[in-house]
Amino acid sequence: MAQPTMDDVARVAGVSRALVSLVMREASNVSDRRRQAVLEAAAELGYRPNILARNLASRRTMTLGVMINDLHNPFFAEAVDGIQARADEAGYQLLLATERTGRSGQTDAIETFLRFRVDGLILTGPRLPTPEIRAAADTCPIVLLGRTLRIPEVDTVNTDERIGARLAVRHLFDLGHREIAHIDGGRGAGGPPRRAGYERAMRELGLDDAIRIVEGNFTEEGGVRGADQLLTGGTAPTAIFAANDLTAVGALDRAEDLGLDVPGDLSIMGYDNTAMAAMHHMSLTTIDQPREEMGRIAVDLLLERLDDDRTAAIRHVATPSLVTRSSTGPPPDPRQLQSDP
Amino acid sequence: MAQPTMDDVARVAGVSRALVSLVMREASNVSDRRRQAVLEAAAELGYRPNILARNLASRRTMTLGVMINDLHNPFFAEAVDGIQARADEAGYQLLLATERTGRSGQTDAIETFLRFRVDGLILTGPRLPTPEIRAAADTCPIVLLGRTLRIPEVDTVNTDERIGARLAVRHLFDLGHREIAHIDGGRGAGGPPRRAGYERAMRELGLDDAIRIVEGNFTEEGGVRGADQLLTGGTAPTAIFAANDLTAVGALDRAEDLGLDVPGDLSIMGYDNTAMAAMHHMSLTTIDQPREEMGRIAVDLLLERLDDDRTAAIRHVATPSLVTRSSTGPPPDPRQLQSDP
DNA sequence: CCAAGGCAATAGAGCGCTCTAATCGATTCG
DNA sequence: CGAATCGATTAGAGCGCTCTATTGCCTTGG
Repeated sequence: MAQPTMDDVARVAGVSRALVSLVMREASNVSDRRRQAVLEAAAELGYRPNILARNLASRRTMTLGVMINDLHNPFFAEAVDGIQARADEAGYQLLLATERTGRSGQTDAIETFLRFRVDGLILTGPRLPTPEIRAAADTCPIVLLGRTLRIPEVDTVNTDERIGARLAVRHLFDLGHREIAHIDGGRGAGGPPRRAGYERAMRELGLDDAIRIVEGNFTEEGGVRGADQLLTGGTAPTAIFAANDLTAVGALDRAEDLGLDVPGDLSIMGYDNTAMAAMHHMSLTTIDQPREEMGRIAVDLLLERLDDDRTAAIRHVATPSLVTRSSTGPPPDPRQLQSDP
Repeated sequence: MAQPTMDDVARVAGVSRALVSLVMREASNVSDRRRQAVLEAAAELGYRPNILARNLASRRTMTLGVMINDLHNPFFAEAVDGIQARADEAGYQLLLATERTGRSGQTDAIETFLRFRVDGLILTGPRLPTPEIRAAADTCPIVLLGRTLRIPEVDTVNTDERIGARLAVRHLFDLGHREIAHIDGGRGAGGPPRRAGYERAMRELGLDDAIRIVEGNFTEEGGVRGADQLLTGGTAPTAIFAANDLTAVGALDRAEDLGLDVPGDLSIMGYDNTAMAAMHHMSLTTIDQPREEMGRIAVDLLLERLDDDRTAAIRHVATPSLVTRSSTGPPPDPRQLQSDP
């Protein structure tokens, strides 16, 4: 199991270790003859460069750390797709970890990454406290994806959640809805701005009095509870704007259990345009975020700090868009609405 | 940005580098006085061990490579949860990658892992050719999860897919179904054994003549097509056993589009018990695999090879179980069935 | 014909850590 | 009281690579 080293290759090829190193790094000024000799020797021995040694010596790891908030949330999986693609192109490796990696509590994920001397860090929707992020930021460049943070040391990539929320409200308004309620995302990343966007959009439309928010938590169960609250007590809204797709699915469940037809009796909107929303069986109207693109941009921002040594923070804000499916439609006939008290 | 090294800490603490090393590795025979001095110096300087140097010197990385077949498939996410948990306990780090990591085509994921000198490798549901896996296996221990491979160098962790398939068929049989069709998984990992299990179970029940298989591919779309084939041409089955949950969802869609009530007119079963199946709105009867446990076991197998230097291959086969939800029920009244010619 | 220049190849000093063997006091014991 | 013992500490040789400076060698031009 003892693996061959560069010295072994050098010996077999009859050259110096330095020359082998040059060949491995694909340096330009090596004669074809020697290069061949080295490559053949390497192949013969089954030589495999030791990345650790290389990184130690070069003080560059060509590796980016990616912290995934939640492996189960398709939003992150798709953002990682973009990160992966761009990192590949740029010749960077990825180290993935979930927020709870590392020996339970002792060493958190960020610390682990820094010990590995990653060249840069992408944190997707991290729940981490600001001081911790700031502390890490003076060791290596950091990009936040899906969370805002106004400190100069880190770049951020987001969509404008308020615009997204407004798109949702407008869509429902245009269909004729006036009683539009919101099941929010609590304090989770994206929750507050989506809620704020909802409120603002309602006011813009003169629907101040119809503003109605119940608490959610970005889970299906939260959607079930929120919908229950909205639909069983007093006057029910004609449309529900949920903070994310999962919440919308929960609301959908509850609505159907209550015998309501969606979108006949009630329109429901999600947010994120996850694969789930696209499933024919769900067919959720929702707000799309260009996740892959956001992932790519996050890598680009890192590379700019790394290669072009930019130091000013950049806040990239992508534009969300409406995806219309079949969970929304015109509100029911007003007569039916009133006949319920 | 120049990070402090062990020598810096040693200087500040007034001890040798070797002693700092001992403290960092939590060695036992260091006096409390010195230990304190070292820890204080380290804290003061903001010292952070360089894992690369450590790994290089110790020839152990305490890192396991995990190749994830598909980041979007919840099955793998949950298996990784188990792997993560167990690795944490054992003090191992995880390096995750998807099968298509690495500079496009040049260096595949496995090679990358080996260059990083991971101590062990877990491949979840890999589509990789056998020779490649075998080649990697003589460099470091390998465990396959969710795929069988009968070569002595690698351990495997699976569920007995045939038993799982039989559970599904029996469940439907017990409900009264006789016309039970199968939408298979093609050549994807798990596809063939599930199909074989279906066939065998049908025979055991004397339903040889009712065996009916259409092709699928583990996707929703495959489910839609498969269901279409089964439900629109000639005599329709009363129950469909789909190769996985996604396929089942597709079948569900198609069935509902055709105006069939599930489970009133048609029962549908999935496989995997993904979070999707559990969603209230879907509520799919399905076969559960203990994914987290499988993940933990995979790590254990690796550790046995690493620490107890076991060399004989182990094939762990977990037991699948039936999860009954509301997509299955008794077949419709026979009279209705016949009235369709 | 010789100095200057250019290119290919190499020597050798690290990178920051681990780990074996050696050292050094302080005890213990015959 | 000197030898043996033992725990705490240290010296120093790597781990496998990169990278700067340097060495040769060959071409070129004056």
